[in-house]
Amino acid sequence: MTKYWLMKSEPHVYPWEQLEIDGSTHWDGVRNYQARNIMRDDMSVGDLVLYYHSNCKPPHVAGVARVCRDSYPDFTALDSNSKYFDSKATPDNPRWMMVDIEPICPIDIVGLPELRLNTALEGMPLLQRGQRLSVQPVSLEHFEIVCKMGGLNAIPN
DNA sequence: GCCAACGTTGGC
DNA sequence: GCCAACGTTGGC
Repeated sequence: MTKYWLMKSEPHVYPWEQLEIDGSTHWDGVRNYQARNIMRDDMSVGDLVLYYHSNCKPPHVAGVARVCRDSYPDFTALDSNSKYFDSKATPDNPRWMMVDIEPICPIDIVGLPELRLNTALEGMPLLQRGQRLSVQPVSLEHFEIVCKMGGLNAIPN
């Protein structure tokens, strides 16, 4: 059963275009337990992801991606040279996990203001006040609406 | 750059 | 286990 998600990336750190160039990437650097738990417990290969650019004007959804590897330890937590190094992580207890994702297709940019104006998206976690979870669930219904706002005929596969 | 919202840390 | 202090996220 395919599940649906939204993942945030700052475009000046790792933009959608870079994901397309790379072909796939490991989603390292998540240091929030709730987001980690989602990746560890709930995400699986084949799940679809709205790729969201945060911290830019305007914030927007840029493409649809897919989980292509189930969760495994985020090795950057063990690397003292990494900015994501965590002294509490050990090989036996890696503490942080990540998945791999691959790009499926770009969409016409769907800006946050546009999303807010769409009453059919009411209740979408992204639009809730104060939410800042970098990995979050999206309902099938909302996922399809965003795809269509981005110019797709349907959810890609 | 501001700041509200939220998560984490650590003293007690 | 409480909670104040602090750090981060991320829209605006």
